[in-house]
Amino acid sequence: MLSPVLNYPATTACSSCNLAELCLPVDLSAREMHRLDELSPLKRTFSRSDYLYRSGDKFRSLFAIHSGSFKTQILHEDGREQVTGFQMAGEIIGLDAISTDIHACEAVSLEDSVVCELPFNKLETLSREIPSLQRHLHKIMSREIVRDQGIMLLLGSMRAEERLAAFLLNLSQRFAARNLSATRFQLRMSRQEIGSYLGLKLETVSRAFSHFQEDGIISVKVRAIEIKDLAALKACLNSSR
Amino acid sequence: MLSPVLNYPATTACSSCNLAELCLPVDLSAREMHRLDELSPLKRTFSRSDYLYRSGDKFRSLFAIHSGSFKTQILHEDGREQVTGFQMAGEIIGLDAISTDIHACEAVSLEDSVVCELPFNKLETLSREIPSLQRHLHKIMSREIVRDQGIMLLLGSMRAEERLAAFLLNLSQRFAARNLSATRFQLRMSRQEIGSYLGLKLETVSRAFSHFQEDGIISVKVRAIEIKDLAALKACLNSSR
DNA sequence: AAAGTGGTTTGATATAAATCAAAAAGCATG
DNA sequence: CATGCTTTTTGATTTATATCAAACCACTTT
Repeated sequence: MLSPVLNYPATTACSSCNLAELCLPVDLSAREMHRLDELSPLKRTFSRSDYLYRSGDKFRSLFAIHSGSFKTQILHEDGREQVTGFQMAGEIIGLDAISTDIHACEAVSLEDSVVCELPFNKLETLSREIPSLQRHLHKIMSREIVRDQGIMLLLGSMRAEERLAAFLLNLSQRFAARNLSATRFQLRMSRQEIGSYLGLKLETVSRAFSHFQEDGIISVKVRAIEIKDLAALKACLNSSR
Repeated sequence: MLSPVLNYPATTACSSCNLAELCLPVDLSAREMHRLDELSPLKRTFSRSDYLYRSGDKFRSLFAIHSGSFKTQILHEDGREQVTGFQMAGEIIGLDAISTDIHACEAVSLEDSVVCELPFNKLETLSREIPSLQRHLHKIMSREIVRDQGIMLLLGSMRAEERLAAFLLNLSQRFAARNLSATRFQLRMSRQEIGSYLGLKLETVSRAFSHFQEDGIISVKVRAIEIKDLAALKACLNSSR
């Protein structure tokens, strides 16, 4: 028998997807809420390692992650790939494609995931009519720019263990924001994927995990992480070279 | 006697700033062009090392660089700084601040520069009324995201000489797009600033320049660059480890 | 022209992370 | 539950880049 997720219809009208709260948390009047229905977002489901979109695909929609998680990565001619982010529920994905109408990177599901598809031309039309939606869209795009620049700081000026500390603290914060434990969580990505994201080789990532564990800062059982000393982890970040 | 630039009024109505062509190259009807006047952008002038804005400043406006160039950088608590970009004429700066209404990074002039100030609330209002302006604004923001992700690839997976080659090729393209020479130009930034941008120490940048020169790929006289073998420089990029 | 200053180049050495390699641990499959 | 396959860990060694240090150069000030 197929797994529940595989049985789940691949595409359904997104009635249960609370757009206003989850995907687009904007304060709206009842009338504006009603206008949002015009987006008529579709829900789509994905299994681990399914592609949400590929580099080169025509851009039509942004995607709001309803549940599960994804990685985005860009491919270099010579086969090198760089993971540019890990996205989880409530986050919007696909913003890079607006600039050229072609997806610049690819998005791959890290587990069973559900996504709301938001047709971008409808989103633009609506955001001309609903200023708070317009503002929200701008903020989402700007937040992505700030996030990327934070990663540039990480890649450009941090040593291996600082990078991993920053990565774990970022995950911790994002889990906490979803009312999940900030100190115990499962990684959904491999050492190799973490390494690509952090500009390190997978062995270096593994060693950094081991070192944090030796120091009693975290407990690692492969992908099960427990942060035992949040303060110490934060202190790693400020220990410049 | 003061230099012409210092004599120039610090702030004037931007009548000569052809917004439609330079800052916001959008196809507009005559009526829409007229609406754009509502932006009434102000021109401001800057000398080398003047701040356009600082980290923590309240966000009010985007800035279109009319002439000259800037660097943007983020500051880490412990004093480390990361140059996140070098911007030149025609480019828009300040997008990071939209997310929080506070500037996340700071922008510093690298030479005598002139900037058009574009009040963001007016820009939002107008872009609700002029779809092509709205689309243009979205593309500008998305382009910044793509650019940043390209730098993540550079920082995360390229060796020192590849990074410098990518940097020089990027500058070359941008000069060419401005009808300036793609092969002979003056760097406006120091080795230290290039190093910060590329995640390298200044000595490493200097050595990479020297090495390219030894190989006859470029000629370097401190900040005067001549690219002698564009193909060879491009080939560097594909020589992965 | 001399002196001072900040940026750049070059050399010698140290070091963090990559690479190579093998063992160990997880996880799915028959 | 034995088998194979993938991921992770750990160890030994290499290497690219950082660090430290000094000389050099361009530019400004006097």
